[in-house]
Amino acid sequence: MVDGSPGFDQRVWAAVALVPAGRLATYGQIAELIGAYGCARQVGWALRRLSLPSEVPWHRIVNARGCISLSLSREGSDWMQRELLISEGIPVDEQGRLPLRRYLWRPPPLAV
DNA sequence: TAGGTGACGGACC
DNA sequence: CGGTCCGCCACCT
Repeated sequence: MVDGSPGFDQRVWAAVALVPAGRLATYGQIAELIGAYGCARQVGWALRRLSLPSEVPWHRIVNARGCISLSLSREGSDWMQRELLISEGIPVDEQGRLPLRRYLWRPPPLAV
């Protein structure tokens, strides 16, 4: 269903684009926002498929644990994400952890 | 075709 | 706090 629906990636990117600067959203939030509750991993892949640089504010998406997902497979995009968030005023420590609850974005009740 | 992997999440310890 | 386990589902050997 997820993969079969036309432009799943496009929906993810559209939802991510709703997140204002200086705010954070989780993969799960984005998934739920596009009607794909429980498919947080697919959201991750959608962002991974994203070619950088991108107009999509992908860096504002973190996991529910409140930290940047550090992975070697990201080829440094994780550290890039850290820099981008700091530049938007969100403090991120060496372990990629950040005050999620403080900057968490409240998604609109009605969306897509 | 089968099995391992992962930019996740939640329950547990 | 942190670490582990399990469910999840598309992707890649």
